[in-house]
Amino acid sequence: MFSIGELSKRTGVKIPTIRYYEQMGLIAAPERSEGNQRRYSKDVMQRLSFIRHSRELGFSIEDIKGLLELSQHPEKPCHDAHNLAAQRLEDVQARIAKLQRLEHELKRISECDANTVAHCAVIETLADHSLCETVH
Amino acid sequence: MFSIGELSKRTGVKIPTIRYYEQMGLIAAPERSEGNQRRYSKDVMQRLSFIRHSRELGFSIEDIKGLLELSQHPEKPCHDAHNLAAQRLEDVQARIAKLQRLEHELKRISECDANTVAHCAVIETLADHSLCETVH
DNA sequence: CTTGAACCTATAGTCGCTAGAGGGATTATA
DNA sequence: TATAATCCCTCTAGCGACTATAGGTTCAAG
Repeated sequence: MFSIGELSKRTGVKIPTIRYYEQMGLIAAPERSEGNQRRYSKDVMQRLSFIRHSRELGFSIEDIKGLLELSQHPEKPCHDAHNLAAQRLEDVQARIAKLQRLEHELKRISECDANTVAHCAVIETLADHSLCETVH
Repeated sequence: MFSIGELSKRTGVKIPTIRYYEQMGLIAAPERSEGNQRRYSKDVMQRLSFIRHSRELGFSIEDIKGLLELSQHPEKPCHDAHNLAAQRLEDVQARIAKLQRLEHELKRISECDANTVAHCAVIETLADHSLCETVH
């Protein structure tokens, strides 16, 4: 049995975030001490790690609810989990592609060596989209 | 002189977003028709394009305020613009690196070919961070 | 028993919009 | 000129995933 502070330290999830997850129904409301403070048992740590990891991978709170639900029923087929993962993968790949275009453009414009704004590529490029080398 | 709807169509910035930018001080409050509707002249289009483009590159509203301010003063040195761009570049590169690690992991776990949750790599990997091949 | 750290709830703020309600203005057609 | 369709107005609230603050209570160490 440990306090929310300890749980936070052990999982790396901030205290208000833990309470938020409880509110969102991702973790069950734990027992309380006589003075109404939350007291957790170890099993919540696994669940919190699952949640944290999923968030890092970009799954939404709603996605995670579904994944947690699934993980509670090992006999169920796991298409849903796969679909979610595959969808996230697509998202991630699209974001990478977009960011790489931005990287390219930012690199180009930050190489400008003008001294005043009048001839600065940063400003010029932002002002005139037609100067972009890529489409976005 | 054109209406907010026309401005929206021409710049691709949605109507409420235009009003929001006005509220945030990115664009000046325009003239009004007799019936209190906004009437824009062409010059705001450039400014809106600048804003839109900057947003696409990931600059914050506050950043853009600074950049617009700069662009209004061509005689000023442009270090600030460069710094902002360089910082954005770093951000973007960090995000790319992180996303690529996620991509790797998602690819791996979505290749799972189990039929039930009991042996599903998606669920397992999310549950047990130690299975990750990458650190995050 | 005291003190200071940790905890509680509830509410508001963050960012960059977006949606909705409840109305008024403009424009095209009859 | 009347009317209908479309556009526009302001104001307020909502989104997601937290984060911060205020004002109070409880816990654990000395």
